[in-house]
Amino acid sequence: MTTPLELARDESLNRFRSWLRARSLPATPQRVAIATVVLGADHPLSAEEVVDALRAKGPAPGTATVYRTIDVLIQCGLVVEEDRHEGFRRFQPVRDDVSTEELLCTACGHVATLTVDGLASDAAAAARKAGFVSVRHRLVVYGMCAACRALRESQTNEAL
Amino acid sequence: MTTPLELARDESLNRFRSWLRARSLPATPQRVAIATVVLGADHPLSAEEVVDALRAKGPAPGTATVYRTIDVLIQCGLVVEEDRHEGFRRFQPVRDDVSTEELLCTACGHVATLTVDGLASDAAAAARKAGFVSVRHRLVVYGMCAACRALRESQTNEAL
DNA sequence: GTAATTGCAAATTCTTTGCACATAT
DNA sequence: ATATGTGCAAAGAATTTGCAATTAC
Repeated sequence: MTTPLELARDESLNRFRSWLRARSLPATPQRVAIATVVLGADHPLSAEEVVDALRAKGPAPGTATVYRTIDVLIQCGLVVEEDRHEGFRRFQPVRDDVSTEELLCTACGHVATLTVDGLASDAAAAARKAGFVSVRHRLVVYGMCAACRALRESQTNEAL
Repeated sequence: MTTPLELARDESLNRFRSWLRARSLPATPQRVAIATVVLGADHPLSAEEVVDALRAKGPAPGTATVYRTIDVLIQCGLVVEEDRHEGFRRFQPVRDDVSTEELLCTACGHVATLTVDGLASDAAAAARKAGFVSVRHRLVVYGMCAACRALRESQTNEAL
């Protein structure tokens, strides 16, 4: 069986190969292995997670090679960085459907998902005006969650 | 004269002092100096930039103290982190008006500003449904700019 | 055959931490 | 007075880089 995720991954993988070929760059086994993991992930992976996933299947490329290959994937537009303030970066495959919209409580760091209706098309329209073709977006709304607001009030009537 | 920026900074500074006082934490000169720089900035500063700004005015607190104070400012909700993939973090004062909306070309890294009409209020409404009070938002739309699309076509008809 | 990549370990860079001393409340 | 903060230097962690050996084209 072939899942939709695998289909998307394989299409991206083909694009990657083509991109390399067009530049006469070698499609080494390491590159293909790394790309397979990163492009087939259902959530943004850290470099370490990529290495671990590779190790689970036998001899794996080194960390340096993982970083170098991810750089290539970013350059060819198949991957984007994502930062969750964890002290390291995550790398997410670019697919049309992987936009994220989230709420972040600035007091406690809690993250909740959010849906702003029509944002994808509004953003795409605005991007088009600037000559861009948009693929996905990431929205973070900063604020304060209900729990932290309650806490704030119970503590002092003077503080923030 | 007092600029609007200075007014906003001073209001934030007062909130900071109150927040500290409410917790019986000392408002040391270092904390006040650091907060003055960070809260009065018109763009997100890196830790190093904060130190440099302080040094320009005489003896300055050390880097460790800058990081520690920024942590406090984040905890009290007056500052948020921002990541521009530069290899270090930036810190931005939280004001109602400092939302950002931008376009990022995944091929060349070029950043352009964008405006999605009504996003602030749409986001606020969606946040409210989740029990949040939103303060600001950050939208990044990933895509490919006109120049990179042209380049792509001229290179190969096979590549990405 | 040749230009590009890999692997390893050392180097870099940002950020955090430990601890003796100083200080705000 | 005492809890808390500060400075300094050392530690930590993620990422990058140099270079000899290897490999895809």
